[in-house]
Amino acid sequence: METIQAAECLAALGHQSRLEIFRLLVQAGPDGINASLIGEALGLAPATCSFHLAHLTRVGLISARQESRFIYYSTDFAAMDDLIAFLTANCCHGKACLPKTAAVNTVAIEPAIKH
Amino acid sequence: METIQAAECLAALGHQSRLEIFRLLVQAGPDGINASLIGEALGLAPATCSFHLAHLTRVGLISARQESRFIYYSTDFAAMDDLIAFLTANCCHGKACLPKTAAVNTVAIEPAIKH
DNA sequence: CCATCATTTCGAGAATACTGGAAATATGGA
DNA sequence: TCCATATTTCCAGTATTCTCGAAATGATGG
Repeated sequence: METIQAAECLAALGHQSRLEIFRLLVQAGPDGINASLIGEALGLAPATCSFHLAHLTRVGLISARQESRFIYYSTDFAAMDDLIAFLTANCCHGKACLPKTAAVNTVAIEPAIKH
Repeated sequence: METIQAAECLAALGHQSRLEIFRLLVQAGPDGINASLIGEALGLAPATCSFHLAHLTRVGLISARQESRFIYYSTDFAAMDDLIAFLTANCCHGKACLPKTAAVNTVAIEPAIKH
């Protein structure tokens, strides 16, 4: 991953609403959730929510899938892996200086919204 | 680490110049390098460089240490660990979905600038 | 103290990002 | 076809961020 691309992803996540959207989508899992539910869950106006979803989509961190009348958004886990790998490799001295990260367990996260 | 704090760190790194500064400081190691050298290495005007260094300092990703007439900046590795741990825990399903990150080796990075 | 150099602060202009109402588009069901 | 609903696009106002010259501050050695 290039530096410019990494900076764009980081900037995309560097906004509270977008970071919350992203976390919500992680919790939702691969099926994702639709735009209305996201906006409702986070208290965002439809236009604002759409704006942030477009931003996250543009940098490749999430993707959209149309199903019936709804558009389901879900995280692109590979993109997140790329980003975290970039940070680990370039913004650190490798895994050796990440004790807290190493302590993170692989846990099943409960979905915040049933759908 | 709180969501707001994480968003601030991500936003700080989400700017090309600041991300480059951060990477340079990672390469420089714990001793750090002074402001002039950073600006010179990245082609930033002193005032601009100072602005970005202040931003990174404010969110806690780097710290400053005065030595003689110079101010040496260096990365706060613990802060970066916190951030990557946050991303791994909250923006992912834990380490299990990070194959590329797992493949990152712990390597000795050559300093970009001798000092 | 004084001259010098490193760095920051100030200030202002330019660019970019954020927000949300209103209108447009798209989809599916009656 | 027509209506209801989901979502986006358009638009404009507001706010924030970025950049950097110039001036101010701080540190040092003489």
